[in-house]
Amino acid sequence: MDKKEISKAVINRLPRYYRYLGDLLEKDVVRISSKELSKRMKVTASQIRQDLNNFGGFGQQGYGYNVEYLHTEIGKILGLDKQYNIIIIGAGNLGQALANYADFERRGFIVKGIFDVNPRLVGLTIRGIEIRNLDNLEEFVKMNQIDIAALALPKTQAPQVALDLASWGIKGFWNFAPTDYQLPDDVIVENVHLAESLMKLSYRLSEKYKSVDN
Amino acid sequence: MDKKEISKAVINRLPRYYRYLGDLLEKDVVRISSKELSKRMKVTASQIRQDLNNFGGFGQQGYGYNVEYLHTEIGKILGLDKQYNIIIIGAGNLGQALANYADFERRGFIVKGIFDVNPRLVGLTIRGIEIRNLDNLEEFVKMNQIDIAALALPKTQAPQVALDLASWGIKGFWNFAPTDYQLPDDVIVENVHLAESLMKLSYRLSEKYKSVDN
DNA sequence: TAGATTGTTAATCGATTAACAATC
DNA sequence: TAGATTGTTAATCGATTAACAATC
Repeated sequence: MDKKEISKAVINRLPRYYRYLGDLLEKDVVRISSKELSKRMKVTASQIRQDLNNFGGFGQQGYGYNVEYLHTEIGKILGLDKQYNIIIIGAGNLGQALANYADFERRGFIVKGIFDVNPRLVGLTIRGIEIRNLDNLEEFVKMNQIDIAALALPKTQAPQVALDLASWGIKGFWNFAPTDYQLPDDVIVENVHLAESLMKLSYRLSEKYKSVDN
Repeated sequence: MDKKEISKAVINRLPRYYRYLGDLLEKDVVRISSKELSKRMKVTASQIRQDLNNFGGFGQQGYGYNVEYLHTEIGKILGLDKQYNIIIIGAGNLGQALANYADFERRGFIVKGIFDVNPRLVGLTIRGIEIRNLDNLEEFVKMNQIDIAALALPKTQAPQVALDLASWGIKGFWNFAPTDYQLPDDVIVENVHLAESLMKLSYRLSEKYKSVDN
């Protein structure tokens, strides 16, 4: 009954295809071949075709791919045709930045609540959404159908809050805290480790200066 | 003269090793075996040993690895023993969040300047750093030794600013704008694509609901 | 039809895991 | 010394690229 599992490498590339197709769509490009797309994206045409054929035949021999159709289909694959209710835990700078990122809303990710322990922040509103006390989190989660919790709080607090949220039924975590979690297998955690990203940059920069040539 | 190139997969894992070793260090753990570390990190012990041996023999047979030593060495590999001067382009929510992220400073990433086009923001200070007008960017970059530009500005403006910065000699880019760049080969770009990260999460969530089992 | 380009199989390349001799 | 664990080679696995028949 199971389709063959899609590899993580493929999934990682899908959002980038989606972005490029969106850009093409804005430029009113109607069709594109894997060859032309490969040139723009700097990947091989072969990889594009292989990737897409994990999900079905979206193209047409001799023609290529219809940009709008392919964009829509990849959107569906990515689950962007659905809506997701999000809560943001931690109303510090990063939490606020996430709350203010209106673009997410456009893609169907709706910020339902923002929580913090800091009494100075509680009661303030961001884009019309009130910052609530973390004490009210359990009640809020149980009263609302929340799909995703964005964790933008210190790593000291993050693991316990995540554990609580999981026990209250939240299945999706968008994690910004520099820590990993011990959560049930059916819970999905997507990590954004900013510090690790910056370290990768510093690695590559320092490598560069190490080498004599270049 | 060149050492064999380190694969990207290995580099991607180094910051995570570094984080785990830092955590162990805080807990005053003196030594750790690849087996024990593999259990905590949920990777194979074999992979840990292979990864580390790209850079040298940091362990000792029968003993394992000295946590502090390994932490320091991986830090050096990642270039964290050096200082980097950063400028942040875009003082919106995300730019401000980055500017306020004091933790970077602790790791040797020094925020030297913040720039924006918005006259309402220009003149304000974040952690003692004045937000400057983007018009002054060229002069500032030429007067200061800047290693990294964090791009936290709209994708409409990002490519041109990046091109300018590269022409003024900036080699490292930490990119938060949802776009790719056409920059000289010796320029290094590390991307943080938040929207793409969120799409990966929605993919996995919607996959989950698709499957009957689970 | 002729040309273009996909979908897909086969070949290659690279990364991960297993195994074990070396050695602390 | 005996036990533990690394460093490293070999085996396996998976992902990418190349090639080409199918077909629009």
